[in-house]
Amino acid sequence: MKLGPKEQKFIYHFGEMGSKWGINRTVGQIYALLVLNKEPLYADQIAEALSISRGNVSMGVKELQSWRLVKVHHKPGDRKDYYSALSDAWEMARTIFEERRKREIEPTLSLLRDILLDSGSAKTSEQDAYAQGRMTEILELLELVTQWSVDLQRIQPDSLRSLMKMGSGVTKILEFKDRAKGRIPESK
Amino acid sequence: MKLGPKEQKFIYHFGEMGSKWGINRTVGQIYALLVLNKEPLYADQIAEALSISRGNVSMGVKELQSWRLVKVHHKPGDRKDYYSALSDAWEMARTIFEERRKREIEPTLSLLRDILLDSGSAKTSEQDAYAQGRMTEILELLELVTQWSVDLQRIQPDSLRSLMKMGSGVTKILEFKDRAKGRIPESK
DNA sequence: CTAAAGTTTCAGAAAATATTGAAAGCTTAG
DNA sequence: CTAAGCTTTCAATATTTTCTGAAACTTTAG
Repeated sequence: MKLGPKEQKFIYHFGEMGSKWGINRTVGQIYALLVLNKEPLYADQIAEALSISRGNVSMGVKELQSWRLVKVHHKPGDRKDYYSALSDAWEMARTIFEERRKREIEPTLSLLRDILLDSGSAKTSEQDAYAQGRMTEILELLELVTQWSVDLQRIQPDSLRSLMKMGSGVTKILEFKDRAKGRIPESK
Repeated sequence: MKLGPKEQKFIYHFGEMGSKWGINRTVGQIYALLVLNKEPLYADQIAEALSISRGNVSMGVKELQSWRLVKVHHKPGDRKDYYSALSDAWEMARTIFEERRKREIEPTLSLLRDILLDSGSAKTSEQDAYAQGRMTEILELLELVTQWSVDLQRIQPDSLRSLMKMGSGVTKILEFKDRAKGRIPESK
């Protein structure tokens, strides 16, 4: 694994970002390395390229697999595990987006549902009522966002790309909807 | 600051989530506390409610201010700083989204632009070419996402809510667009 | 079955991060 | 101007997270 200066920079950067992204430095570096390599790599190559221990690679790869960002391959007549990253940027983004939703939003959603279930009790003070109001508001927003992101996942990358390119132009669709009040608009 | 069991739970949870969200436990707790309190709180109240040191509160609040999630108030004839959180869930979400984009995407964007600027050099191997291809692909995606998120920020919360409620129905707008262009209609 | 070639686990060491609390710094009423 | 009443800073300490490397484990060729 000989790395050019650009690859080095990219890998180093992903390491740095790792912490901000909630994964750790090593995991970020391993991922970057795999993204840049067309050919799958096996554990020792990764360890060598990044100067980290064999055990650390094992941990990191496991973590990346739990994110569904890295897959294992086998070559006939070879017992090693070869690892590679998803190779399409859209698929990468989609996967990261989905996993983050699961890890960052879902737990809060469950908690809020739980807390607000027995909303009959304990609203003794004005304060309590306010607090529960805020929690309810947050719960509703998170539910909406979750549903939306599930919906977005269904859209084909190509359509998504066009949609994004439209930018805030999409609001025009809302105008149609409002104007039509139930009937389907015909003219563009 | 007497906290009910629900408030406790919520605050504790935000502390836990803090690490996953790239802020720390204390900062998460302070934020949760402020979100739930209608009235702004001053540093000592926060320290007491959460059993943390005065200095820690200062750090945490500063961090939250840098996220634009917390504001300071002053009461006439009172020298204390009173802190409060944004009180609208949509505004909260918008702010968090925007700040995260700045912290998590922008740096990578800059780096990739930098790296790929002198794309004339050093594509010696097949590997190098592949690596740079991947970087370019990622750069393009990030640019698109960034632009899109800037566009979304411009949309009014009300419109955004309607838009999200439509879910994958928005793709219909693409059909309009395509048809208008004289392309093959995509109707189901 | 055994040895070779690999992977995973995990306890301890190292590194990074968060927290405290005392001291230094501001700000303003008087 | 200065002292009271706050806030901020920061060095030391505590806590948490990450990393290593050796041992345990797994798989398969022969």
